[in-house]
Amino acid sequence: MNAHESALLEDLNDPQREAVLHHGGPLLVLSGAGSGKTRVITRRVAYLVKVHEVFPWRILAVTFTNKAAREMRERLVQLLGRQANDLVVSTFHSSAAMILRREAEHVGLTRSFVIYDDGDQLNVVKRAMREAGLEQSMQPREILSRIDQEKNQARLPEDMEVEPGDERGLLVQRIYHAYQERLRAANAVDFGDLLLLLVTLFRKRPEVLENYRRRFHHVLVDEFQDTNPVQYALLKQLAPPPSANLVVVGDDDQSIYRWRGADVDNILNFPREYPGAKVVKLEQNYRSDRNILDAAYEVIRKNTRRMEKKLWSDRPAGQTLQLMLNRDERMEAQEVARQILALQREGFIKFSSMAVFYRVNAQSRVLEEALRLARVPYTLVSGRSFYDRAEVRDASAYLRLMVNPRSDADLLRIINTPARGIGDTTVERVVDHANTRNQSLYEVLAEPGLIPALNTTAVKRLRTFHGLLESLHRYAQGTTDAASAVDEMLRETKLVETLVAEGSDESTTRAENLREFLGAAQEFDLNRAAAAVAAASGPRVEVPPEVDAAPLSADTPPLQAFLEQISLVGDADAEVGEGRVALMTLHAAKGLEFDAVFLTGLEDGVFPHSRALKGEDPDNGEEMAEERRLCYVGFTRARKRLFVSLAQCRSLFGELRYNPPSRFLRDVPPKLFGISEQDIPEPPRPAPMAAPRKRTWDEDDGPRIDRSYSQTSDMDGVSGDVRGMRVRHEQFGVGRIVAADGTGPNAKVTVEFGGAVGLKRVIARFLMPG
DNA sequence: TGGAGTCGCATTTTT
DNA sequence: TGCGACTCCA
Repeated sequence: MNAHESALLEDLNDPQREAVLHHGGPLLVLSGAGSGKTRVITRRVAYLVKVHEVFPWRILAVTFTNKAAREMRERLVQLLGRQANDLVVSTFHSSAAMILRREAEHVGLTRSFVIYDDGDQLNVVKRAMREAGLEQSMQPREILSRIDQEKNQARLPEDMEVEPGDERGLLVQRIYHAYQERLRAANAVDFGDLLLLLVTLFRKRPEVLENYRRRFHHVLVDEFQDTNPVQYALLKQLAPPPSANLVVVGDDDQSIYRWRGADVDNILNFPREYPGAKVVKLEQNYRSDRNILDAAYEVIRKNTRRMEKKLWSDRPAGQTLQLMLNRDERMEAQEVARQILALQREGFIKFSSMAVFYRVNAQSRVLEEALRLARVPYTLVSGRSFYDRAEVRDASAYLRLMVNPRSDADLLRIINTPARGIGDTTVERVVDHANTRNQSLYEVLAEPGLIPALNTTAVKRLRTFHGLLESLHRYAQGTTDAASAVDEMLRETKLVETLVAEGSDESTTRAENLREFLGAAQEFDLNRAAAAVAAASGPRVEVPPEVDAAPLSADTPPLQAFLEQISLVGDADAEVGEGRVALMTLHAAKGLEFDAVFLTGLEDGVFPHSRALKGEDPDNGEEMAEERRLCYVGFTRARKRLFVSLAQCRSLFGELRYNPPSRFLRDVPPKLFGISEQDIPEPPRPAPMAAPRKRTWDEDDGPRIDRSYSQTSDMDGVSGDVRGMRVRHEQFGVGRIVAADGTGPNAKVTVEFGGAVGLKRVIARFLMPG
């Protein structure tokens, strides 16, 4: 064993080492939460390069998020130094984009194609619908999501499986078709296309695929449980069964993106798709105290279709989980804030090592308010932000038009931004004209005089606008860096100028954002230059003549590359704020870890989400299984302390609801909460009137927290001021209390039920909280 | 052209 | 309840 080798195998446990040393052929690494999978992937890559002397450009490592790709790359740079430059480490989407750009002409695009985001997609759908005269038929949003799903399943319009009588399906198919045509005409693709077009190309042109197979001898995939069918198809093309060197790493228990097309079966069936694949389980957890792991296991083991594995740990049992019972969501939020302060004061846990999770974003508001009130510093971790702002998107639209003037969606976005007197009617006429002539808007605008029914002012304004685009386009072709293009664009379009002139606080901020946008371009150029230097100074290895080993991004011009970064990478560093508690959805929490975690809203209907509760057999449904996995993900983020909280009643979407405690709580043995069966804390009473009816309770194995809760909460009667409260009557439906006469269960209550029912006087005990 | 008013809708959102 | 999309008017 030489020095490299032993250094790379150092401090790995047996299965980790086995995965790193794996000789070749398919390998599935089932890596439980906190079991060191990134370490395994990076060490394996380094081992291939250093010990087996595999050329780095032969290795393709794909992840789902940019963050994961960045982290992986950083660790590989530490392990491999300069050699890491030749590796391809990127997300599915960016590697596909890079390959697609190289092969653009095969799929009816040019190299300057642009990538449409969600908003652009929706506009294209709307346009396609309007044109087909189908505006009223279905919600554009729904159509778009159906199109996305089809793309996730690797299906083009003609591949859609539509039942003969399925009107809506046929409609989707028709619009999907028109939508694709529009994208191609605009020299644009959407996220789904990046993968789908590539898979289709590889299918149709095996010789193109062959080039990439010859090059990439090793493919590694992180978070494999989240792959959707197109992604898997692509992997199978690049690293075909049965014997390719494909290493997939993932955890079926953490598959939480089914609704985005991810398919757990990909990981569950992997050994069947790649017969003879080696399977390594990483079950030693280095993150969480044992009580936390045990609780997580009790929740996840209820799922039937999973690969059995149980995390274990050398770590101490640690403290028990803490259950927080609250009257309502405000109290929940206050308690979370209080506990956070207590932990910080006494527990030596920093704010930055704490996090609050919730199932739906709507829960965050109350939490934020309470934290603000308690002066707890926090950051809300949410998706993209900077590049989503209207002004930044306007600027990006101009940039995209600079490289690709045919991009109609972008043109429509900025045709009157800043205001240049081109109104809706004019735009409509331009669009109609373009449609009849089957040309792009930009082409049509070259001769605005030909557009029917336009007055001379409109023609003049359109001409000026076209001139602006033309000169920007010309500029972009001559430029060698992103920043100068942005600078030129901002100057010519007067975007900043107009905002400054407006003079309001808001417009000033927006102008600032545009300057920041320029800053981002400058930074991009610097990074790119540095990367080029690093690449050039790296050791040039021999490359067999039949292999194209150039970096995938080699011939993406700078402005393109910058745009690609904006579309695919989004906000460069939306890192969790220093010294702040992190607030996020459970989905956003995947891949992170904290000393203390607060998991809120553990109520049936909130978490698990009410959608998963519907259906004939909710307990066995795939949706419920996914909620369960989400819970597992939430639990396993915690290193030392896990607080689990619920509220007896909660107003969500302006409606007061009494939800029973989450079924997931029942799965956790009481002792892990430090509850001794007899010693159940009495939850605070809900305010103001509904003293919940005590349920008679059959002994079962769950913690008896439910015992002090009502499941359906018939109201015991009237106490205090109940006016305005929402109630439900079996016969009359939902209404609001107008007045009450007396107290207790027999009090007479006047309720406004609305609609035909109107005012009714009913006895309190026939009402339920509504 | 944009600002106020209205309506309808409301998991999760890696790219 | 609170937001965003859309409409209508000055």
